[in-house]
Amino acid sequence: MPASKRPKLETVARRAGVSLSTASQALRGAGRISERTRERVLKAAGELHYVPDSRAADMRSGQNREIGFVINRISNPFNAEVISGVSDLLEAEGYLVSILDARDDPRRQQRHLESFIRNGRGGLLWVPADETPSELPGLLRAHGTPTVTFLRRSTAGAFDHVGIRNAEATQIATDHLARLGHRHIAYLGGTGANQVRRDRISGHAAALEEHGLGQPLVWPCEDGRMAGRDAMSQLLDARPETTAVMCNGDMVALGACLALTQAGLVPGRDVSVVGFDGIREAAMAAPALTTMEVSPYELGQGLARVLLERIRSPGRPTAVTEVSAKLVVRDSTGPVPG
Amino acid sequence: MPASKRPKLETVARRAGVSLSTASQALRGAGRISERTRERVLKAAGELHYVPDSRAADMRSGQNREIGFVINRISNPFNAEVISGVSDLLEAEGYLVSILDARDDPRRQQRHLESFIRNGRGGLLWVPADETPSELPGLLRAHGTPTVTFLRRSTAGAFDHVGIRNAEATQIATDHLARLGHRHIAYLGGTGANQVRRDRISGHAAALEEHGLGQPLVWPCEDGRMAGRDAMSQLLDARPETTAVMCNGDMVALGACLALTQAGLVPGRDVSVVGFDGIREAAMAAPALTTMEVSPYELGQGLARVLLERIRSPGRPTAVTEVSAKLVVRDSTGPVPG
DNA sequence: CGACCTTGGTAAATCGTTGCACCACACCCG
DNA sequence: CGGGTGTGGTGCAACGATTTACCAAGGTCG
Repeated sequence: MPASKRPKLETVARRAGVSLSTASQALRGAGRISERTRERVLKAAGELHYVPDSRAADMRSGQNREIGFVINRISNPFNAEVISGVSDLLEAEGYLVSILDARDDPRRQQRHLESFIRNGRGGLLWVPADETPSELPGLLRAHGTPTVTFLRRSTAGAFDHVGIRNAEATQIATDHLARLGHRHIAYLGGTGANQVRRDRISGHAAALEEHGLGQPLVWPCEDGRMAGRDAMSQLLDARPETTAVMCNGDMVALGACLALTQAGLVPGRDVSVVGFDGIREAAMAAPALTTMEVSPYELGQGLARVLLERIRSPGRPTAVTEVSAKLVVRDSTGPVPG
Repeated sequence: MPASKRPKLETVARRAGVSLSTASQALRGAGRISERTRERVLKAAGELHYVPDSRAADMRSGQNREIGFVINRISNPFNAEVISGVSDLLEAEGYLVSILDARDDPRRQQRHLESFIRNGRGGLLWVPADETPSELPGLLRAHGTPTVTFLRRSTAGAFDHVGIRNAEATQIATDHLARLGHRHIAYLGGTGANQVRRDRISGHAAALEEHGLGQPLVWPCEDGRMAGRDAMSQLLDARPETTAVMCNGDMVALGACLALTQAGLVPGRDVSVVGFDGIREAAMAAPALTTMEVSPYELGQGLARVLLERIRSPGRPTAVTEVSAKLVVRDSTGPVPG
């Protein structure tokens, strides 16, 4: 079979001996078509492996059931769980989710968003990169694309937003540590000046202050287990008095536990570690991780629901949804030693 | 701004005071348009936030520079690294890669592929799910979609394929273990009867036989660190004589090392562990993992190159590219104890 | 029996681009 | 001055579907 050409509706119609419009209606179950001809059309379509070209269809009908998810990093397990939640809900509603990985690069993000607009997708979920050029939100709005930002906000008020109450969460977590008697608590993880991290650090600082523990000690590192491990072992060297760390994510926290274990220390006994995210592995690790759980899968479903509502009623004002993280105490935190 | 409608080429043309075709050509830099009008058109387009609708453009021109990557699981770090390689190369050529996560579910895969065809994407990279209905390849071929399968083959000869010499790799790895004196070697990881795993087990078996070590002991488990850990600790209980494991992937191997450590054993001294994939974390872990390295990033680039060639010359016969994995000896393997 | 409805189907306009044929104009040259 | 040759631009027919308005035939009913 030499590079066979794509079958089109016309071919199907001819084979079934009907007109184009009849074929179209028969395939979609719309209009008034008798059962007999409908079956004939379906049969013809099946034999030809016909699949409608939705570029043409969408263009005419103004519909598009494909959702783009522009995300900062797919390799992050938290994101992977969010994606699962998003996809499951949207697929159940007849949409399809395709993922565009910006890998935290503003240029890649720009390309992805533009291509997204070009292809006239039906809706957009977007984790804005840290340095997002300010014209992008305007571009999206000019095209009337149903858009929901996730985790990081872009221009305030421009889009619906689903995020986490970051300051509240780290405050609760840090308070938990302080109540256990810890007086030397560090903040581990994250880089740069993104909003999420700023909020988390400020919540952390607020709790420290409340307990009279002075200024926060912030120890930045990339996201990821190995980065967390390396940062933690540096921290142990530089600040041996530290007995607790609040981490910017579960992967960093798991890395921190690893560093402790390798240094012959026991997480939760010698040094307490709190994570953030609530990924599945956090519960299964040894020791099981105390973390600020946001239930990424459910969060993804919530995100998808917001997008669906935006698609269904494009007119209404944008809304901000913030979910609280829940402190789940497991084995990686305990009373201050000695 | 109430649900602003998308600006179209006609709007731009009118604003610049030129015809549709002039505007189109000016924007694309095609045809013969004077520099002066070109600039006027560009200016008008900018002011209107115009972005061409590539559904219409592609339909007319028969082009599409969007590539779909239907993958089994994005949460797998190996896959994430492959995706990076694929994207970097294709983006440099002006393509855009969108990822569809089938999560090893044949139904989801089916939906994704169909939607892929519907949207007339420019090319397809595909890791077929284990139980792929046999009509799918036919469907893809009937539509003349440039397709390259990855890792797992679908119907032989139907598409270009890029894969790994699995049997060779596990044979080399198992041979390495046998030469270190190990006589009780287990195969850890994978589930079901997919081709890749079968090949790996057969290579493993071949090496065992060569060294007179009898039949393979296969211990299945899901892919992932925690699954690997649990499987390994079960294996330690059930077959305490085991001194080496060949793993179906680096994540499983890292999990196995974890189980050993937790049992008070030292990977590479008490029990040797070999991974498969060569993900970045394998090199950074402690102990650093001995693995059959396939350089996922470069593999992704190779995969992308094959697709590009297929797109450029659709006529030529399909080809199978198989890359060899390289044994990288690190600290997780060592001579048999005692 | 003629008006009216219902059923099943068709022709034509339309979506937003691109590619092609063609045109108007100016210029140069034998 | 007629004819070739550029230059810059325009009009129109595609691309492959959907949607709308309309039509033909057959049945019903006052």
